[in-house]
Amino acid sequence: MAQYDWRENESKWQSKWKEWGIHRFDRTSERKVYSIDNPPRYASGNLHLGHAYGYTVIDFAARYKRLKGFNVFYPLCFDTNGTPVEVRVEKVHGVKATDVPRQQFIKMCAEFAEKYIAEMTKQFEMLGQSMDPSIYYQTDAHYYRRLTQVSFIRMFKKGLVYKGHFPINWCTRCRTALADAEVDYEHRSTKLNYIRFKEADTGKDVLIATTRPELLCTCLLVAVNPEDKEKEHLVGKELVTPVFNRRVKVIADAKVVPEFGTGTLMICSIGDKDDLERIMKYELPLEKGIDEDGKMTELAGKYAGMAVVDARKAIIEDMKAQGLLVKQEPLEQNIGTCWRCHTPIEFLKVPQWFVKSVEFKEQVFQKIDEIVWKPEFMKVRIKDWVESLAWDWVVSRQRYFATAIPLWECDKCGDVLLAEEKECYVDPTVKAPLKRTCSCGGMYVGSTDVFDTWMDSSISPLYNTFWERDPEAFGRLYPMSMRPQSHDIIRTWAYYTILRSLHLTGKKPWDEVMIHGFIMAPDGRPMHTSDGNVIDPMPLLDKYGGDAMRYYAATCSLGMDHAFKEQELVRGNRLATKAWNIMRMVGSACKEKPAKPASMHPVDAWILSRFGRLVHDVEARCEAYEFDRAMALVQDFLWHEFADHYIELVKHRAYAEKDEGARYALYTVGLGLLKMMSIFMPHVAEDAYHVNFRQFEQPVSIHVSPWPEAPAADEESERKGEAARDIVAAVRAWKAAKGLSLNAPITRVEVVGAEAMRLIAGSEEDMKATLKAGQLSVLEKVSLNESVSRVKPVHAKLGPAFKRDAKALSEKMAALSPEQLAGLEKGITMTLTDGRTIELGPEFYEVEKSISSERGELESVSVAGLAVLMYK
RNA sequence: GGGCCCAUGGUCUAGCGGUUAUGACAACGCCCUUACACGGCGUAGAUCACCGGUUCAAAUCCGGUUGGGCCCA
Repeated sequence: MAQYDWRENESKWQSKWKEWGIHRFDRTSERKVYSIDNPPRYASGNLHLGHAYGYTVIDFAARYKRLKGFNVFYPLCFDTNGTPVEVRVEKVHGVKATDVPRQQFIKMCAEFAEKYIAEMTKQFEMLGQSMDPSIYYQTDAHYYRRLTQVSFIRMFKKGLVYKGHFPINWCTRCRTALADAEVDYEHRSTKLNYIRFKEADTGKDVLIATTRPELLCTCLLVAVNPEDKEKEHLVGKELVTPVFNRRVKVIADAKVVPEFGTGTLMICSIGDKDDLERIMKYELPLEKGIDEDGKMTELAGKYAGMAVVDARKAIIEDMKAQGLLVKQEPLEQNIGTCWRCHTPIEFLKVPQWFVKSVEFKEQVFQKIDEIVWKPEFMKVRIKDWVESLAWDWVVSRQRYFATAIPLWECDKCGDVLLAEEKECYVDPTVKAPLKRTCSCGGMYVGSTDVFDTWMDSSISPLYNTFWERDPEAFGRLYPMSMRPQSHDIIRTWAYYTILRSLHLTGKKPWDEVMIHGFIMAPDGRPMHTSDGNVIDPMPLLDKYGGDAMRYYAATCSLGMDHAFKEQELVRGNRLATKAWNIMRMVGSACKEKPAKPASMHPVDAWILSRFGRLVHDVEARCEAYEFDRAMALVQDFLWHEFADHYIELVKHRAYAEKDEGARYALYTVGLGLLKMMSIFMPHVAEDAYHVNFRQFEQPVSIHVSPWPEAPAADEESERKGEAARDIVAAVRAWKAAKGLSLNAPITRVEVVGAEAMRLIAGSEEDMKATLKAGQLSVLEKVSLNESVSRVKPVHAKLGPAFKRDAKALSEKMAALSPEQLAGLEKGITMTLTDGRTIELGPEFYEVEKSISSERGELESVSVAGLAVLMYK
């Protein structure tokens, strides 16, 4: 018995596709282009479930558009720049970035990334990805980094770049900036020190509790909770700090916890992120009390030059001696530390490069409005984010494996010497500047800063459309059709790309954005390595295959987060097998391509008409990127309407010489369904295509075939087909309930009803053969006992007509006596509790009838307004 | 603390103003209909998170509460 074997087939078709190059973008073609600004996959390691899902949804769009005849641009691409690779390299090689020469470390990072790219490309293939390697890029290549630098130079010359000061996470031991992701949080025991401040006007003591008395030298404010009755008199007053005698204001701030310490908080520049928030809010100066080596600055007076910890000890001793320290309490706290050396993180202000963004909010809003967001509510998110922007984009980092900032600075006056565009890509730490000396006599020194990796990734649509390389292609391809991404990076990737495009081209980067959610652990919680609930997709791919994994992705609605469900992979496997078998039946019936016959049986016309509607519905869902709905429609139609009902009805004549109608419908609907399925399950679709259809079809692969044509709707045939379908299904269910096998013969079936003749005409043979009925009679009336068994109110009619009384009427209807039910055909008079009588026409209810007999061998069911009588 | 999203049988999910509230997986029962037992038919299982409002009518609209998610502070 033939069975679909995904294990054998998936790898076979993957290599065929590669060999045929069927996913290639054609740069010279006249066909309309659909371009995808694919997220370059980060090259730090293995695929996780979120990637498998995200890229699969993007692939649905690519495959759908290919079937629709577009010249699809869907690049294979990788992002390599940035801290995660550096971190992995340090771990793998057991070194620190600062231990090895700069260029050597960069080389180690590049080699590391390269090693993973081959592996990750293989993983994409296993998922049935149709990314195009002929338009490949990776973000650390000189051809890519060159554009990042050119774009920076352009912005710089437009006055969109400036140098300013910004606080960053800093490890004083490693002497490096740290990304938030590199900050670990650890429990530490420390002391909470109660220190005497004085009111400036009265000289009265005010106690303040702090764990960091060394920061008194940069104390800027004191805060109390606005609800704190005991301390509200302080708000607005000035205090004098101990030791340094600075005058600082007292403010009210809801974030101060009255019960903690003394309920009075000192705000320094800069102890932590909360301090930073208030410094921005009250526009206070950013004083630097600690330097890059973790030593106190001259602001600390006699403590200048001391390490932070030593300064803390010294100032505590001094305050003790002077009676300024009232008491100390032990305190457990969570502090940020360097992930490598566990030195507590300092928040330092360091000169940084900025790209102007705050002043462009309005123009960014305009671009956001020009773009179609799917789902639409994501537009609200990005707008809220842009609205909330408080400062410009810091684009410099004190790192290694990233795009170098293409400039040199004078070591005396700080004058900036920008690289020439023709020099790029240039690493100014290696290459000498075109001009050695500044007019002030100082020397130009290459910048050791590198770009934030978003500087690279936010020009992806410019890279993809040949910006600054091919003006003709750029004019034709930009803006791109669609940007797919996940919702966590709306504030970064989506926003920065829109900003950069505005700065560099004045246009929107894409027509549409498709935003997908996250895959959660099966319990609905996020997957975290530290929680031990991360699911590796590779064993799942190995167990169920790529199509099953893709099927899972097709069950997830766009924009939402989804708890992972292995059961959907089980279902995916079953669907693949089911589809393959259905197509095998079609293939075995169609030994040549059937022509459209002049006339068809009603059920043939029915399935074609229904298929036509399906094509339109699936199209509408795919256009809206609602691939979950599209997949559900295809699956439902294929499995039930087509297989369970239509194929069962025509099996008996599908192989017959003379019957062309069934074969035409089987072939047309079968191939059409397979094409729609190929978006979601490309391997099994390709295999079934080659086994059953390829010999009659031109396209070398189902993935380069045209989208199915939708047959015109035919309502009369649909009614007839549905009647046949429902009657057959009812009799088969009846047989099953009787414990009879489904091909057990039945002597006679009678279909009774006013419309029976019309609805059944032409389907008699299909029904008789499918039911294994000896005789099939169609009657208008039957002489047996017929009675109304049930009456169902039509709420949609009753409500608007009778408003307040509608509920009472439908309740009365449920309580009608058998005698009253008997007269229902023509309408009924109802009496309400308040004595009013209401005439109800037959349009206000639906009647279900049953037929009973004194003879045991007859049973009946009611289907679609018809009664079906069965004689064993 | 702020913005956005979510809350439906054991689990996951469809529906988003009048439905006997979809379907899947799991469970149970019956049936090997020569495309498929990775199948078919059926049974059981849901006061649609909670509180209030709008409406003749609310799972569906509005407000609030609780719990969860993403991002930000």
